[in-house]
Amino acid sequence: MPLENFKRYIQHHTQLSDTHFNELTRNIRVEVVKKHTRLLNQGEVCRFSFFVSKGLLRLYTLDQQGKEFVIQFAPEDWIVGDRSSAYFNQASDYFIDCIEDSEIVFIDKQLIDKASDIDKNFRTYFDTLLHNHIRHIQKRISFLLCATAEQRYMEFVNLYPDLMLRAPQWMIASYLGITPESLSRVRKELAKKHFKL
Amino acid sequence: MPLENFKRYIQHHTQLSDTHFNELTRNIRVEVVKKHTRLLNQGEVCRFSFFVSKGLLRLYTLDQQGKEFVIQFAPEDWIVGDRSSAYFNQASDYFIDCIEDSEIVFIDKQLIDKASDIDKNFRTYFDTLLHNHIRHIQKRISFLLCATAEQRYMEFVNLYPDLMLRAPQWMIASYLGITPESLSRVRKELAKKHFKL
DNA sequence: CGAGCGCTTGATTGAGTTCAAAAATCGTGG
DNA sequence: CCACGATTTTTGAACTCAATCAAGCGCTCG
Repeated sequence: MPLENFKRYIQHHTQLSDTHFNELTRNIRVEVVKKHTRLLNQGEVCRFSFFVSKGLLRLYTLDQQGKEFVIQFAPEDWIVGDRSSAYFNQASDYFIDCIEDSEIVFIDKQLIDKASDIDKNFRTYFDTLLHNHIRHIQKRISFLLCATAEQRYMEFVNLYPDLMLRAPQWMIASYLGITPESLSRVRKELAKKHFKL
Repeated sequence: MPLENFKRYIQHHTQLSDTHFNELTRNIRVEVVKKHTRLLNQGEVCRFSFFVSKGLLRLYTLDQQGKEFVIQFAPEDWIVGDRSSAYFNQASDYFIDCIEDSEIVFIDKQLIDKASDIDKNFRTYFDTLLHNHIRHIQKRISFLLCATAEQRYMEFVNLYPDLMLRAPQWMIASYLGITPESLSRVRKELAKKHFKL
């Protein structure tokens, strides 16, 4: 059943009953998407938040030279989207792609409003998500400002323990703001250190 | 009159009448603070958003070595605070200091609630502020990931046109994630270029 | 008026980049 | 299921941007 994970997730964070959940998601859009599928294009308005019930997404942007910069990864149970674009109804700066074959639940404003009417914890929870997101990206700014490549990598492993195995290294390098070559070397150095201990 | 700027600002963004504004701010906390005053300490819960009606604030953090990293500046008509700390009632990672003698209006949750009851545009406006903030810090991440010292400096000048003259250079360097020496050199290079044109 | 802070400048160092090429891994069609 | 081409990762060498260290200048404010 496609909504199993989404239901578990929602009921874990709100008090939505089975009945209400079923009613709410009767016409919800769920898609099984192949690797490399694009869910959001730069220049489009981002009308959805994407709940990842299976798989792995990335949110990234391009600079003037066409180089990719990964802003965020979203594995299972993460919700990703461009809230500013949605809120202001403006073109997004970002792309969202599938890194693995994934199963995605599309959450739009309407759904959140409907859900919030049923259970006001729902609105609260989405607010919490928003504030978590802010905390997270602020932390990221501090890290980009003050941490070395090695420190950033260790923080990354801490945040996304299994992603090192699921995402290609060049994407992770991009997230960390270093080249794939540098990441490769950082990993080599760390392996050396750990071997010695 | 101490609330003049705050009133102008609020009425520019909401439909609050004079009467309502006066009622709302009858007991509001406004402080005239000297340069170097600290408005928020790392480890404290941030209970206020600070509206700068005059002066200049900075929000910054320290790394393990005690080095400062400026996350944000707030000149006149900006509102600054640590929303995550306020929202989650958690210790803040940040300090907020006055860079100049300033006049600060203290905005707490209660005030926003009261104001939102009077005029629901108020809540909307604070939501807009929040989303603007998110957009801004996401943009900042992109920039830290992909721009050189020179590009970052030019972006900074664009965002805060007059701050180059008001804030010490070493703080701006900290905001840009470079050393004061590097900033000095970047500026020299840029001056050279402009002179040649 | 002097001590200290902030800015500049120079010399040196170093972390990370770039370029190049080899090695490993992945994925797709036969 | 294998093989071949493409992509990804690793490694090496040279290079670059910005950091660090150090010295000197100028301003301000106590």
